Amino acid sequence: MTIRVYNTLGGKKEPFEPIEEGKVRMYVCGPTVYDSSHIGHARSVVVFDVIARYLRAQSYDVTYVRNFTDVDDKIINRARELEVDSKTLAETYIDEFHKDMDLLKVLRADHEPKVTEHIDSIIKFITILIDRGCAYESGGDVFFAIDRFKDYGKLSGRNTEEMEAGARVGIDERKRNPLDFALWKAAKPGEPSWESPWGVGRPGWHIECSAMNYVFFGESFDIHGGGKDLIFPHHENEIAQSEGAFGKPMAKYWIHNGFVNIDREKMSKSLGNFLMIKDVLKHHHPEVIRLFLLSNHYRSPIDYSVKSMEEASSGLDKIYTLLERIEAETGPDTGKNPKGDYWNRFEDAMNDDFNTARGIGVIFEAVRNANRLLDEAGETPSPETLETVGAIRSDILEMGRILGLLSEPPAAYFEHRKIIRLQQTKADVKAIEQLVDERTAARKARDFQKADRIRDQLTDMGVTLEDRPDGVVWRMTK
RNA sequence: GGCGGCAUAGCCAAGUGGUAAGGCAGCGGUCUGCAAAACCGCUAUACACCGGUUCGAAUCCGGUUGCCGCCUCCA
Repeated sequence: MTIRVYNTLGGKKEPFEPIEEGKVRMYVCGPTVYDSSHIGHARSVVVFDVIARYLRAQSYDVTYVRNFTDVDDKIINRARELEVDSKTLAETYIDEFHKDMDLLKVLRADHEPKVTEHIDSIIKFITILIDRGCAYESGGDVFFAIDRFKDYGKLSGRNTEEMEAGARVGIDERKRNPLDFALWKAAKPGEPSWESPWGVGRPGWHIECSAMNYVFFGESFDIHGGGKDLIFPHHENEIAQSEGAFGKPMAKYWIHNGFVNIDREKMSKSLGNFLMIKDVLKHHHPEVIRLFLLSNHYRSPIDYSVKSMEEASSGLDKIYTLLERIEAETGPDTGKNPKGDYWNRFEDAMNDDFNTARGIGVIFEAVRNANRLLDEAGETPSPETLETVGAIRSDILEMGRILGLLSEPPAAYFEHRKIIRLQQTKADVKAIEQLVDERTAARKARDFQKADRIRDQLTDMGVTLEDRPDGVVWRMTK
């Protein structure tokens, strides 16, 4: 079964066949580190994390590179505002990015190059472009000459004549064509800068990716990813640079993820509704965030709201509740079960352009089926039932591994979730446990009125009770 | 203005021409002292609208309407 991937270049799904059999070279545009990472960064990073995990599970030898843009106007401006140097600022946010993404259980990329570590490669790359007549120096700046790359616009489906006619393009006298873009910018006083054949300066934005993926992958590689907004101009310009330099296709598959909206609105500076990962993590278990982000197809927009997060939370609880139930019967998963039918259906979903939404549907079906088998089995399930249920659990966990979900033992998950809720509501654990004990005593004495009164009180405190055969369990209500 | 995307039940959402996965919410039932959890049942008989292709379309084609994104170094 082959994987089919939607390729932005060409605009349709294609069979996935890496350039070199069995190997996948994947480059994803990482953040410009001038501020905390927001939920939109999380989506991009989680989506490509899942793609990398899945390709590895399909026995591909994946090399995953994700860069940090650590020199840029925004970083310089922000550093100036905060009166720190831009290197310090960038490093602060790189550390924060790692912290956020580690909490979100994102696996580290194999290489995380920074622009400032690859200035030499960038200068060499620009030199190649100048030598090939694709770029020109103008007063200490170097620009890419759009007219020298006839395929310009092939990724985003734009044509240059219409764009030149567009009112949005500003006139810059140093440029031969208004659409030409900067490869190298002459330094202004106080800015970070490096020596170059064109004087002191710093790289433009687009060139870093072309140069760095050349360093790791050479002239062509398999997957280039990023947010949809990067299609134009960023990725269009990367293609112009890399293909202009080498005359070979840059990346075979271009994959772009959709945006996260907040209450149906785009995150924007003017609305001031940027939602930072660290803030979402205060309210939600990391896997709730992942489940939410993966519950829509990666190319569709997804809407963040209190309600959608609560739904994701309910869903995750449901899965962990089953895992806990099975564990109580059979102990933890042995990891020895072969992959079953649910896994196969999950693979079908993932093979269809990484359709995690469909894959999650398979998980829920598996959960329902396992619950049903256990319900039907009654008090003492037969060994056969337990074996079947155990096999279903193995599939569920296997699917979870691809999505970066269900990685905690159920008890730890519920504890983790409880802690997050308690921090939010500032509820007093001791008080809760005391009330729970009082209610248990009342129930034992068959004083149900008192027991129910206490339970109502706990409900008001955001606590849900479950009276199980083996004792009372309390949880924080979503 | 140019390019692109989307429109599926109360809400979210998958759907690769053959009569609609899954989740959340709701209602009824089983279980329970009562609940909770779980399960079962019910909730789309015009898949935005209008045409067309086809034996057959949510799925393909054309058009209409409505939303949205990119074209501003925003994932």
